[in-house]
Amino acid sequence: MKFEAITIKDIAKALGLSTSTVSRALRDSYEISLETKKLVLEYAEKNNYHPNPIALSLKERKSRSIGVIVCEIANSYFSQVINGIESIAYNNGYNVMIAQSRESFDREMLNLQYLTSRSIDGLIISVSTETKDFSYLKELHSKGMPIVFFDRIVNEIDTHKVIADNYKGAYDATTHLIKSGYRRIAAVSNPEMLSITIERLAGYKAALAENNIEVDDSLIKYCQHGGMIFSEVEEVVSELFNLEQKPDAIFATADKLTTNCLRLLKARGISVPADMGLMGFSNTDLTELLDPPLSIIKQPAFEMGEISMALLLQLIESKRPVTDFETRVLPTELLIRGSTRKIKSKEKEIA
Amino acid sequence: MKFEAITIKDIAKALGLSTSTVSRALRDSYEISLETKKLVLEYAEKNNYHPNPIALSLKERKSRSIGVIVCEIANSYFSQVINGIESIAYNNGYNVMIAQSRESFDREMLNLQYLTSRSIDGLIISVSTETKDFSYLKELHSKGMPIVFFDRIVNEIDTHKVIADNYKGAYDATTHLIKSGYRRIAAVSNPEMLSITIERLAGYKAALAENNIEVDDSLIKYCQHGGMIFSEVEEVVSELFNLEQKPDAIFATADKLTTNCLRLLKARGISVPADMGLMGFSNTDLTELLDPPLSIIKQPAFEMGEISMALLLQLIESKRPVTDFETRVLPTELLIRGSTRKIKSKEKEIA
DNA sequence: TTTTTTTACGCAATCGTTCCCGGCAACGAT
DNA sequence: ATCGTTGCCGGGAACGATTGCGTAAAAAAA
Repeated sequence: MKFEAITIKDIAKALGLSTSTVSRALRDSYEISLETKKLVLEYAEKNNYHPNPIALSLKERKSRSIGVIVCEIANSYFSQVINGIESIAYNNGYNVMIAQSRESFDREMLNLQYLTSRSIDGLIISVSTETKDFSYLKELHSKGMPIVFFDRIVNEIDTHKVIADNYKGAYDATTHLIKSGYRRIAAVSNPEMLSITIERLAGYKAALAENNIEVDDSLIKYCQHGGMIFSEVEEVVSELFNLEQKPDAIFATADKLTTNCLRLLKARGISVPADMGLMGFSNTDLTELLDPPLSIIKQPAFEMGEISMALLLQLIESKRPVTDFETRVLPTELLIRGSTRKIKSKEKEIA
Repeated sequence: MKFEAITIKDIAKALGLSTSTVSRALRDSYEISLETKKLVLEYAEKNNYHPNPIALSLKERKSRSIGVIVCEIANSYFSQVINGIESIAYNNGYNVMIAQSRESFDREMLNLQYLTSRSIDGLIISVSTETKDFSYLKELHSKGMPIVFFDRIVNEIDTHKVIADNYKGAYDATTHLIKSGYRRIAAVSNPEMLSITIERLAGYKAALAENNIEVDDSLIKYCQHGGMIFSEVEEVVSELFNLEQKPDAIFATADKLTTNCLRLLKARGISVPADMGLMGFSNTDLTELLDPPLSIIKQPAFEMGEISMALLLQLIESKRPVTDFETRVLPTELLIRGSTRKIKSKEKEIA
């Protein structure tokens, strides 16, 4: 089975012209008479002619498609980012090829090789939690592949980057927890060396320090797969509960981490926010409907996607190699809801 | 900026061979001596040669990429389906190009034209809520484009289709509501002529009929954008509340519809399930954490994606035109949780 | 040795499009 | 009459890879 489309040759044959003339007529070249142009244009229109993008790609040595690699699309944050990317891409005639690493370095590499062998013109990527070896990305970058990092960025590669203000987001969240009366605040986070982990934990620690609360390393837990695997969250939560001095609140640094912590606390019969405060980074629009409604730090995901794509277009369409790179830092939003209302629960106790 | 890859010509030049010899050596042709093969293979390996897929596409007249059109990817059901599609596609060397219609007929048409002009080898689509004119799809299909419909299918086009057992899913849900003690069960659904609406409402009506409950058309509401626009759900819910005889339960036929109904009920201070039962189709894994935990009908989304892609591959790779089409109907899953426990709330009242 | 067969490779067309050249009218200027 | 211009168009190479066909040299058969 195949789907045959009309070509420039068909038009040429039908009209008794050469392919060059037809091509020029379609591109409205000054070398072609108005008469011929009209003839060709009308015939093309009538027969629904569209230039074959594959032939164009071969000729122009570019595919007008870009690759996007994220850990998974079934994640509100990433699907919102992708929406942002696509909105700009489509407006500029670019196609977006999406691939998922599922937090696996191997799958990320496979996707990377697949996409580059598919001749993408550029790449937007948020690396997987497993990725520690950036040599392939570096090689790609040094060979001239335009790359934009977002979310989980690679500091040692010099190119455009787009991130949320992770430091401030975490700082605000932790400060809010402290102001709400929590003192032993655990951090459930992504793997240690991930850029977002480093930035968010720095904000967390700064807020603690500012309030004269000592940082307790036993309260900081890392999930190797960013919460994608339920059991890893289960493990760190039970570690926290086995501590001699249990935490009175949890700050989770990623979407899946936040919701899975809630799932585990409920399973354990822990009352949130009375027995344990909970808040974290999240971009799902369901958090306010949860029991209890979750306090969250929200990232401007759609906008991050838009900016990433715009920056990538800059790289792709620049004539000369770009050397002046920027890192865009976008503000996060703090949404305070029921899961951190310790004060209120105290009032209840008093009443 | 550009990313230059090594070609067969480069290898030929470097080794003093012709391109045909190199090509044949790489494909392990019997016409090439072991010596030459080894030479070429080693050089190709060392220089990380990959055949240019664009050149291959041009030659073979196929792109080894397929198009997928859904209303939005930021929807658990569709992102799960896409995961299923991708898993099969990648295993077979196919690339997946994803486009979103956002429930707009115009955007769907644009995407369709874009994808087909990009020479996709096949198409998997769940039509938008707005789509009533299938002429373009029909034309595409008659021209030989392999198409598989899933979820929202088009009955008048004869090709492979993959759906959940919408009738039974809705029937089970409605029956469960009735057994839980609800009598005036409203249906908040997608636009009237959509395949899933027709099937699900049929199941709903059958369950009512079986329990000697008259179907009240004023209790059946349609949301033109499938709940993507919050205000449309707001409108139909307030219509339901303005009824002389208000419903005592809502059955929602889609993910966004279900969660937005809950959002609206909470905003109105309605207690679920005591004052109003609520359940619906949903594939998010957060429903059990909601307040109250939602009873849902879940579709085997990932599997639906896998099957859709497998069927599409059948169409694409078949030598002769396929005339024997099948419609796969997959079972749904009924998950009973707190949002439909009217009985329990009665007990409470008694207590 | 001559003829036939086999081995191992090159030439060139092809996919659809663009674009550099070159050419041929017609026309005005010299 | 000749030259230069302009307008209009066709030929053919190129992008990267595959493949049918042709063919030189080497090996085998006569």
